[in-house]
Amino acid sequence: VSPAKTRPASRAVVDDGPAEPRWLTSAEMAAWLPLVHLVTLLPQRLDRQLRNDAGIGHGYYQILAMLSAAPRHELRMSELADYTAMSPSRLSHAVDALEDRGWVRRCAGRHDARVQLTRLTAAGRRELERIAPAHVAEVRQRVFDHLSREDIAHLARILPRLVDASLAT
Amino acid sequence: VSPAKTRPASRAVVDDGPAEPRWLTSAEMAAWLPLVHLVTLLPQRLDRQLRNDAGIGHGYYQILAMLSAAPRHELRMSELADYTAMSPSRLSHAVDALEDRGWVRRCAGRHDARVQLTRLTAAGRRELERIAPAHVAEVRQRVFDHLSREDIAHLARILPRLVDASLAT
DNA sequence: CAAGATTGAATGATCAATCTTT
DNA sequence: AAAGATTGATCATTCAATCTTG
Repeated sequence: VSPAKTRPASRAVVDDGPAEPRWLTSAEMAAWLPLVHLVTLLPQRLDRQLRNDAGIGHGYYQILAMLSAAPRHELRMSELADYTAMSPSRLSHAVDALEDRGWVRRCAGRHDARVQLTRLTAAGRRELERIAPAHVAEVRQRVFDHLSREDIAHLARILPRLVDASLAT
Repeated sequence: VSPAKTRPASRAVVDDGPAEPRWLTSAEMAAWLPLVHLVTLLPQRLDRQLRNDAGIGHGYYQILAMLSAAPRHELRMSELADYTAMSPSRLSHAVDALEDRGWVRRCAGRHDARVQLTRLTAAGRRELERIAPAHVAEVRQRVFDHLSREDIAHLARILPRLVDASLAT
């Protein structure tokens, strides 16, 4: 994360400039490096399996899954964006693509004309049921097969805090 | 991750088909959902800060940082791909872009004509030193400010295992 | 033929600007 | 003016194919 230093950042006695940044400690690096690799590799692997099996990436899968779990199989765009951690723009493009495939359909909100509802179609539901088993198997093989119950509990305690922190702005 | 079920997947007594997949338990879901959000949001946030400050994403930053830490400030493409968890193709494109900016330069390997070395230029080094403080501050604010020493130790123990698991194939 | 690396085409994501409704 | 959502342009990433050297 930090550039290799040329010489110790010795400063004049009177120092108005910015303080030397607090670089990561070696204990922090021991968590940071694998975390960076994980956030790079895991989405890649999930995408690849789904793309081979279903022709869609993990983001698109999440949309189908969230709709499937929702009452009436429909959600507002803003809710979907929240649940999938996607930006409004990304979600809008993604729903376009899923609509082209016939797996979701947009319809206008009933109370507020600004909101758009996205509903899972019957074909979308069938597609999800078709591809879900292979996906959950992949998730098991990539992630949970390598974690003890304690590990899982640790992650369930730690990760939500990081998400809330990363979510800020 | 799983589709909402219509009816219990009751099967005939004689069952040749694939077994009902082992869906995630609620304890697993409590780790999985924030993990998915984290791998979506964290790269996004890191990218945004770096892009605003330096005009490059986090992947490009990693290349500069890895080169800066290497002996002679140079690495083979395959090593760089390993250290940054990038595919050879992605790395090649990224090095193109960094070369255009004048921050790295390619040169042929000395022993094996197949290998390409990428070296950090003086301008690249200066740029890295310029942008590193703001980046490390971002990493602290987004991640480490929210973790106890114990949390960090847990992650340093758990995450490498997940990376090795995700890295397989 | 395998290893190391690159290329171009196609897809996906991001940003800024925009539109409509409240 | 703010909330909800979309659009189009630009850039990044992926995949498959390719090229060169060992």
